[in-house]
Amino acid sequence: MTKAPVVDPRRTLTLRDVSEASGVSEMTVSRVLRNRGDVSDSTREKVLHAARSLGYVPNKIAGALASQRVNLVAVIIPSMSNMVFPEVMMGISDTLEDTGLQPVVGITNYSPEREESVLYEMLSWRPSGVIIAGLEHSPAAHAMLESAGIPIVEIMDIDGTPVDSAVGISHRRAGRQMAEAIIAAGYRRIGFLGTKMPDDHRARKRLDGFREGLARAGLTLADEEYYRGGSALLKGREMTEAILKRTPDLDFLYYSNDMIGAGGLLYCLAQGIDVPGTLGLAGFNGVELLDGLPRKLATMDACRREIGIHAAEIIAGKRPTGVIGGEVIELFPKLQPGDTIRKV
Amino acid sequence: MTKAPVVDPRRTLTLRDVSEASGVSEMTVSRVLRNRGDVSDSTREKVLHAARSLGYVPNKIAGALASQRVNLVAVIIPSMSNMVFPEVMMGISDTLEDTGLQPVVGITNYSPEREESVLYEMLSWRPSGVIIAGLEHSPAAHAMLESAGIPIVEIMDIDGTPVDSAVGISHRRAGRQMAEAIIAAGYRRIGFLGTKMPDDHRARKRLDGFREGLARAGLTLADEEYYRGGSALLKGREMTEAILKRTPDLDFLYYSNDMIGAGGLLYCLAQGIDVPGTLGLAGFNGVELLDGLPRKLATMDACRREIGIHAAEIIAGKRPTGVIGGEVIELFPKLQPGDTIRKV
DNA sequence: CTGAAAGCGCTAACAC
DNA sequence: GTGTTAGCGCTTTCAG
Repeated sequence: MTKAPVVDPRRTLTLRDVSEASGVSEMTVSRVLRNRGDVSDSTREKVLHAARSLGYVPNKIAGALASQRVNLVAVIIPSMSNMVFPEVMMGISDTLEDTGLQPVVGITNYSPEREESVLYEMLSWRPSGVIIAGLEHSPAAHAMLESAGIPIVEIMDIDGTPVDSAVGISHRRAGRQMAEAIIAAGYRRIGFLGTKMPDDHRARKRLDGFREGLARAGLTLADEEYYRGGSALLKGREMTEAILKRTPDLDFLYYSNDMIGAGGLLYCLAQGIDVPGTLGLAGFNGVELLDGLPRKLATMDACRREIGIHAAEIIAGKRPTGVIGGEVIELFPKLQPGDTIRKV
Repeated sequence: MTKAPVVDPRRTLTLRDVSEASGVSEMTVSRVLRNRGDVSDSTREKVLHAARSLGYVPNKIAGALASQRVNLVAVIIPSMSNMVFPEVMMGISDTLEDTGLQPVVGITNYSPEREESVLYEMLSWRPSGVIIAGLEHSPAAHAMLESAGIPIVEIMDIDGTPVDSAVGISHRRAGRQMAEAIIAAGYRRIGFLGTKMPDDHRARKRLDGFREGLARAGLTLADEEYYRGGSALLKGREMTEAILKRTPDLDFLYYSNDMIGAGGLLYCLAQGIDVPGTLGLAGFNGVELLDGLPRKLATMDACRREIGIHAAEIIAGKRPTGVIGGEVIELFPKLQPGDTIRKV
């Protein structure tokens, strides 16, 4: 017959349990477990042995309350499903890895209301910093960010005024550059295919910039096609078919993201359309997926990983700037012409 | 000249600040903010007004410590990059949405050591439950799960013994079923293409089951090809080329996931190979991406969303079972023959 | 309906 | 090196 454990197995263990089991004061146990201060090797051994054999897991809630320190970084992004944010996340977690900080992710689904509530929820855990996508927030969200008293990094976009720091690219300029490249390659009848998402400000800014680039050459969009939801690759096929049926004389299709662009490319190839001769194509993002396509779609790299890295560095205080806030890091996406824009 | 704010703007607000600003006791403020107990409308108004105008955000750390209640659910998964887990996540968050519970995600990169440390880290925040991918864990992780004293749901796989509850499919059987379907369609020279990941136990079990299915018909794998890292779509192309060069008489390729399968399909189509006549193809997962391909890859739906939903229901206590633990929910993936297996 | 007192489990700050 | 004391900001419990 085995003896019943000394502590109720349902109750989670506390420092006191470890303290009693090891005959060392709670304070010293705490020191050992956090590798703080000087503790003799013999005491350390006793404590570690007791903690391990009991299966003690420290209570960070209590620790955080007492120390006013939380090793969490709130990361608030619109979506996880489109390949772009997972890469930002990689950059963030790799950078945070050896700082003791931990990213905690919240998803907004491009909804300002969700963003507001996710932000509120995360701030209530008093994180060490916030990394949040975009510069556009509801007034309440903006107020929360301003008064949070912790480093805030708004990522992806720098066309606007950040609350604190910002890391990203100019989507407006990216759109303009793509327009210029397309025009330089001799295309004139240009169509746009994108998402119908009023709250995707970055896609909107790219389109604005694109239109601006066209306008400078005296051009306007010859046709437009929008979608929402569903498999992006499939939507790309369908939209491409639709826009080409409606406006057969288009000589270029600019897609708001690579996934629908890839769908369009597959459609065009299947139709035997001469790409990039008769019809040029371009997307946006530089997603890895494109590498596996039969032909390389023209695109612009959105510097996703770099954005994550820089944002995390700001939060971790790794960047040289002594002062809190105010840092804006602009990254410059490279145009990757691929095989779907005519060489000039 | 504006008057300085009463409280130090750097310090975060506390209940006391709201209490003083509204002339209501901390306790009643707390009641109002949590919608607990009866509070008169007039008091409620005063409190809400004060809280809002100050921009008070409650401190959940203190709240959790005092109430011994945390509205967090730890979700521990191997990866976010392959489309399968994001869908599980959707199922989880949709289900948790109206329960007041919040998922917090940890990524292990298929590393048992990472899993152990992520689990430790998450348990130290005393979540209300744990949803964790797979049934295989290090001894230490297993011990932590067993003694956590909260509901644990192991997801994706049911070929094994769960610590507490489990929701998933039998990957072994899924592999066997695919083998049977392939054999029934008349294919005999079968190759396998997959990832070289010793810690992807589900992929291994599928392959085991697949081999078993072949063995029952007196067959063995005619060739195998493995990869790790990189763009799955591209790897699919490359591996397919490699295996067909090496063993040209293969009449079927079984891929361990849809993404490399899609790459293989694109390769075969580009080569003008007769699919499914000369060569049949199949993947695994049922990813949405496949809808956009020129031809539909045969696959099996892994019930990702359903798994997330059921797991979350168990944690939220929404399932009928009164007793804690012990529930195992098996889901049954449907074989989707698509256009890449000969009709019999 | 409202308030006062007593902790939740840990750590900062200080003694020894 | 190690122990003691006093909270962290909230909620539980119990009085009014």
